[in-house]
Amino acid sequence: MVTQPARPAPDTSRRSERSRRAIYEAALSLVAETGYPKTTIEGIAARAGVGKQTIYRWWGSKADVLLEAFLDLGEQAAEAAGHTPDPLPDTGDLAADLKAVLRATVDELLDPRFEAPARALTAEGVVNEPLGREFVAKLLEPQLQLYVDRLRSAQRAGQLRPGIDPRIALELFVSPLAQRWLQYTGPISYDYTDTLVDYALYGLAPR
Amino acid sequence: MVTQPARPAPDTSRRSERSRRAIYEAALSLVAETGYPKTTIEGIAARAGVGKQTIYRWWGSKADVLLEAFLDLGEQAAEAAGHTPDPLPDTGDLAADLKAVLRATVDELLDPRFEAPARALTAEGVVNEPLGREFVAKLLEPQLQLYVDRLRSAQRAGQLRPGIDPRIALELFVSPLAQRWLQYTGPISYDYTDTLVDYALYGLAPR
Amino acid sequence: MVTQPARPAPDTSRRSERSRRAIYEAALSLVAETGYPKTTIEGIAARAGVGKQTIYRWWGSKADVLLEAFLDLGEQAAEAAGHTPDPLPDTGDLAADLKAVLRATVDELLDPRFEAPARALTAEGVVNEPLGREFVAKLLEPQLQLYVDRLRSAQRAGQLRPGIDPRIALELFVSPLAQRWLQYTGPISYDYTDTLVDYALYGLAPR
Amino acid sequence: MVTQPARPAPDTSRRSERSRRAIYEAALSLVAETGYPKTTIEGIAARAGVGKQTIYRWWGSKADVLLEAFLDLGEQAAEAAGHTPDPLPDTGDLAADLKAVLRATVDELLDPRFEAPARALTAEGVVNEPLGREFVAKLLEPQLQLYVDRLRSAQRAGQLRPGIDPRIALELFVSPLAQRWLQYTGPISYDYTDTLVDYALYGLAPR
DNA sequence: GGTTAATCGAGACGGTACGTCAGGTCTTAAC
DNA sequence: GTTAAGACCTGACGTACCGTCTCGATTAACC
Repeated sequence: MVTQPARPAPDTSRRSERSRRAIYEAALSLVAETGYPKTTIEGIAARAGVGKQTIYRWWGSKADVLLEAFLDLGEQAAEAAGHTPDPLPDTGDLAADLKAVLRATVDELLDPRFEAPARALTAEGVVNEPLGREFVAKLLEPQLQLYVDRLRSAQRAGQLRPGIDPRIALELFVSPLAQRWLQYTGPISYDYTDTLVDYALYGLAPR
Repeated sequence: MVTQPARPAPDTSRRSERSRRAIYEAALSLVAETGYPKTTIEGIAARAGVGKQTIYRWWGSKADVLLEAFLDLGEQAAEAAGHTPDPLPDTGDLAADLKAVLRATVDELLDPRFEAPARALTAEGVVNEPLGREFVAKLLEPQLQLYVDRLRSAQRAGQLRPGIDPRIALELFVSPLAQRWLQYTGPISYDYTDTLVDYALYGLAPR
Repeated sequence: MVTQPARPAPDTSRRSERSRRAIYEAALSLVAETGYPKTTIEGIAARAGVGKQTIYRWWGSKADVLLEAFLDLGEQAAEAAGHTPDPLPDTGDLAADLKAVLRATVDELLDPRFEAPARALTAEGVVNEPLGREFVAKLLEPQLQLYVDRLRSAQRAGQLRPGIDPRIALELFVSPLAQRWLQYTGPISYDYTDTLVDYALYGLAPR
Repeated sequence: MVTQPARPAPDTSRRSERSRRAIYEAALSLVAETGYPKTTIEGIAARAGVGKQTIYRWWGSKADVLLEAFLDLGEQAAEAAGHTPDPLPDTGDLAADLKAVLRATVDELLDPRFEAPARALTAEGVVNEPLGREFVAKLLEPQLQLYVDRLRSAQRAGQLRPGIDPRIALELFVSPLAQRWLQYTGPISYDYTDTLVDYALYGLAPR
């Protein structure tokens, strides 16, 4: 939890599942429609057909609500897709596997249903450290771990120099994509991510 | 300009320089002290000893004020340091030069006077595309251009493969640092940036 | 009601009686102390220890607030004095009765607690017809009706010409006093009101 | 003058007659169109094509401007009509003369060009004693003096009891009309004013 | 007729209050 | 005991005017 309410924790067992779901949906749709700053707790409560207090009872802030709603969105997607986050593909060809995964990421980043809340939460996290850390821990880091796993496998297969730290290595192609998406520092395309993988694997200096 | 006020543009020649400076200082100090969301236009006006309307006359939003204040901060620093943004060092050793510059960047990112407004503006830009683009165009891109210049020079010197696109290449070491700083995805240190340069220049795959 | 707010009427049953009373008192005291134009809604809210919105929720304007406060003042006085507005005295001597009542009115007009809000509301009503009409209907006309009743009684007793319209007749002594008070067209005294009654009852022309 | 500005009196000889007239017209038309409270000094200046300071240089308040504008209106009307305020007609029949004059007053009170500023100034005067007194001294009292003169003439002709004070007597028919107009306490008509004259001259009590 | 000083139109300035919106707390009635 | 509803106090929003001030540019009085 980002915010630990000091008040006596309400009784979770009596919580209305109906309200919880309605709040998630209201929060996500409002952020998508009007943007994060114009999304208000009152607005979420109204659209969800819920009293304001019901939100304040269970969450500490607008950011908290949205974070949980977004996590829930991911869990629902995972459930639909077979419940466990799939590991990265491992065909033996590291470059090809990375390019494929990054191309999928490009698609996701440009999906409007994903983009609005993801941007909103990232922005909030930049300026609100606890939320930022929670966002990373619950959402980003698990994803990055999949890259770490794939890179380690590549290391065992001799496709990656043994001394390389996979946690840092992955940033060479993930972070540039993230920055372009977040900060509008450049266009995002399959070509671009393919190039990133090539540069990162084979280096910039002449061989 | 991020915001084009529809009303007839006020007369710039009669603008109070005193007020402008006071507003910059108030905005920067308030953001540093209380954070961006708790910084209000009323607060800036009060601390600057200025009427609210004087802010609304010249800027369209809190973000606009802070962006200009931050740009001004940079210009003042540049002026103090001899007026032109220095090109990156070019000792002939590309790796060493990049490591030195990134170490300096690390220092800057951790300087509290810089950090608060930079985070605030970046966060706002993530969620507010016009402002984000202006932030990049006026602040980030000029910095990145220096890397492009240095990398081209390295290309001419045969220290960089000829086919490499410098604008993409620089992201291999700049973006990871940016992401760690922005999203708290990992610690920032000289070691880390040195490693980034090594990985990027010599690649991850066995040579 | 002077102002019918278009928005959904708030729930009267949950209204805070405490706030309502505090607002009345604040409004009356501020008008008495600083005058009507310098009395602001913000000032009333602050002195009443109330949010501005609580005022805007229940009233449409400063004038509305003051009118209700003033009506309430009258009701409270009436309650203290036995709840029904006393009819005018009827000793059988019309001239004496009218003189006595007008002398009491003179005293009231010069009472500072009454004067400030009464002037303020009258002035507002001169320029704001709906409020003026409501002021008259709720405050002035009930008072004048007492004169009508007394004059009718005098008519039955043969002390007033039968053809006389009491509603007009009463204006002969009431309006001059009102005008002197409102417009500073002349001094106000017992002598003056006594004279008015004499002139009005017995006429200006030689008998 | 209602307000004596403490600052060094500006040089009257260099005053712009053009601006003065334009300000009068702007003030009167704005009050007629939008009402006194919504009439602002900025609005008057804008419509008059005049700097705000030009108003503040010569007048102390919105009320001052309007009062002078209204006085000027009267002077212009007087000038057009032969320059001296005509005395009341004196045909020898007091009742008829008074009825005629009051009928003319009824017409004037209902003339929209006159009504808006007259109401505005009266209302302001109710709540702003100095302005009220000036309004009376410069506008109302001169008019009432004409009644005094006519009543004295009637006294000499034996049509009015000798002991009657004309200054008070006139109020018996003037004040009721004034109150009905100002406070909406009743309709205004020729019948009504005729009745007032009859009641006042011949009294209410049986003869 | 040229000089000069005050007035002029304009409008930026530091302020105050406006009326609105949302935040977060609290109370009430229904379930 | 949680819920929907919503009144409450608080405080920021962005706007409108206030009355003061500073600018050139007239413009009228005086030399």
